[in-house]
Amino acid sequence: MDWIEGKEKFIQAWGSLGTEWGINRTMAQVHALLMIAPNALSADEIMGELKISRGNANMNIRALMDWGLVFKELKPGDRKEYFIGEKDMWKVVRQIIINRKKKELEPMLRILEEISNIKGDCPEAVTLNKTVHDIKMFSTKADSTLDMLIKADSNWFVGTFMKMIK
Amino acid sequence: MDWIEGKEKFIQAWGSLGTEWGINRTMAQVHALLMIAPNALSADEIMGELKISRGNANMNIRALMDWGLVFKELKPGDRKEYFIGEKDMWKVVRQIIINRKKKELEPMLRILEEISNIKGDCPEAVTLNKTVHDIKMFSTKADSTLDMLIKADSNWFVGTFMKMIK
DNA sequence: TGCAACTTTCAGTAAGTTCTGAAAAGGCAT
DNA sequence: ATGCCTTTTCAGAACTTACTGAAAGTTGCA
Repeated sequence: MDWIEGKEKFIQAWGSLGTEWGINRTMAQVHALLMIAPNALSADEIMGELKISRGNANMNIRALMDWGLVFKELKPGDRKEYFIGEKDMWKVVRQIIINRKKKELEPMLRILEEISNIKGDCPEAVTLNKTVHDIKMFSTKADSTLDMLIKADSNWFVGTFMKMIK
Repeated sequence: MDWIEGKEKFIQAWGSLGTEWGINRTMAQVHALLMIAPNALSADEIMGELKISRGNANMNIRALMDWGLVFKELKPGDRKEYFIGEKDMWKVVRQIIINRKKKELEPMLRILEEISNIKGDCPEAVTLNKTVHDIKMFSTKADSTLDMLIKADSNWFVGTFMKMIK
């Protein structure tokens, strides 16, 4: 497989994967393109490469910068902005964990807190209380596990943590 | 807060959370309803409680049974089918992990395998190869970590694993 | 200040997803 | 095998989300 074919497959794949996980297709494709680009690309190059409109490109590049996965790069003597993707895969993974945690886990914890302690001792109230309590326990655990992962560094993850797991 | 208000908030909340994570709103709501229902419910009761159509109820109940989160319960002398939600939260979590892994991680591993070993040594090919290799490493690790979690039992998770993490 | 190069915004449109409701199929008792 | 009750299917409608392209905004330079 030559690299042009590989590049296209990779962008395509990362795009549909993005859809599988609530991230939009274009955002994932722009990210894929920038991860495998050796140099920073301009908005126009991204538009051309992925055949998307200026507005779409702009919005998704901005979203990726919010996620901390893409950075602006200015070239002296050039008014265009260039964009470079984070290449260190551990940093990419961390940013993705951080953002998904924020989107998926934290809202849940907030709501569960609110629903704690339903009054009443009919079976309905008992089941509801137990369910809320159990979910709260698991999500708190998950939350701190992910926090730990976020704080850990790559070597620790690949080495110690994985070895422990065997 | 009384249990009726709690129930509504819970179903509502689990529904929007579902949306946050690529699971559809109704499926999440049906799941919420069945998790907190002390008894099995019929399709008609689910339709009434959530104000959804028969078709919609049927499709989502079926999807939940595929996910292993809801089970059919037949009552003697009654032709209706009743549905009961998995109440053991560790089992719920496991099933969710299993299904999300299947949907999110496994397709990625399959595609990465295909894109391994791009020929060429121009910077483009090198960056692409490195990226694919790094992603593969992380997703393989993630995959086996989740496998381990799936095999582990609840007590182990809550006890040993969490203690280690401190 | 005016102009050219570029970026951002956003209303309208397109694409994708989920839901409805009625019709078809299934299955049980007589 | 007929009628009744229940579940399943599916075409089209409703809703949700993402994209386009043109206009407005910003910036830096002469």
